[in-house]
Amino acid sequence: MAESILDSLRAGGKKLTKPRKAILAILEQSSLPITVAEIADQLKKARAAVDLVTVYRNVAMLQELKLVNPVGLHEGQMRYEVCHGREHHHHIQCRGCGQIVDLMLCPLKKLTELVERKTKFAIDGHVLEFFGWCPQCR
Amino acid sequence: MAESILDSLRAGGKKLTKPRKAILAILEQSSLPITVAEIADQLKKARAAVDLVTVYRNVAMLQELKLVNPVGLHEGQMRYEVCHGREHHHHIQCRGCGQIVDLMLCPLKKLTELVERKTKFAIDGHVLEFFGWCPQCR
DNA sequence: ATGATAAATGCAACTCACTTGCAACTTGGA
DNA sequence: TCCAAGTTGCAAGTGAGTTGCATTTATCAT
Repeated sequence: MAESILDSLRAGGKKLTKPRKAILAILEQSSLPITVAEIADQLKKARAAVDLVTVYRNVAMLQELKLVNPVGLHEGQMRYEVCHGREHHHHIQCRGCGQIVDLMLCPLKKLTELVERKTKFAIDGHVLEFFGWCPQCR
Repeated sequence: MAESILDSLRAGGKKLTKPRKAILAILEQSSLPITVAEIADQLKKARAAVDLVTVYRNVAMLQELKLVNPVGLHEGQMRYEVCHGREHHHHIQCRGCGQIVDLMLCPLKKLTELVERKTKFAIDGHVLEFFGWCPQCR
């Protein structure tokens, strides 16, 4: 069975503090990318007093370990989602209500190879997001 | 012949002020997306004293008129490029030196239709950027 | 041309996401 | 149980982008 996130943290020499576990729990419960402020809100509701700074630092650390993925929808703040153990995918966001929907697909493998041949870059990442109007808002 | 940017501005009831024309000239000279700070730098070099705020406001206005396109590469600031009269395309950025290269292609037409069928969204935009290492940095 | 008017500019002050410095506190291993 | 390394919270800072307002400028009708 695959290594859990907690195992990955231990392997990275990270400590499993109470705030850190609470932050991780919220990220793992969320099926859609969430913001640092949303994480902090949920922590407050769960009676776990964790400073905003601590959320920022943990999210940055989880990103470095490639356990969470940043998702930038140009809303003025970043979102984050667990990628460890989940399928690589993309999103669509409604310009009206802001709702985000997962697209369980990534059509970019062949295109990435094409771009690598054309540009001689070694590609190791990409961003693909769609925007539009959901059935309720259009 | 196609309507020029200046014509579009006039049609939108916008005035052609000296600062505005200077900002537009810089955007049109740039073949790659540039930041507001870079525009202001170039204005200063060209001896055109234009306030940063004015650049921000003009870029926002040009965006509303769909004459320039925002390009967010998650560098902590936005970039902008003229889209009026230019082919829709995407970019690749080097994680080492930050250099940006235009990719003169967009492979998303069919995919957009597929996503519309799947999600029932009316899609009117997308973001696609590649990241990796250029030949010099890798 | 000229004067009215609506839009645009510049300045200063502000907002807000995110970062940094530092002292105090946990965690996990010896 | 003790200690070192890692982590946290608080306060203060950074920097992109925005807003309010008085002044200036382009445009249009006369």
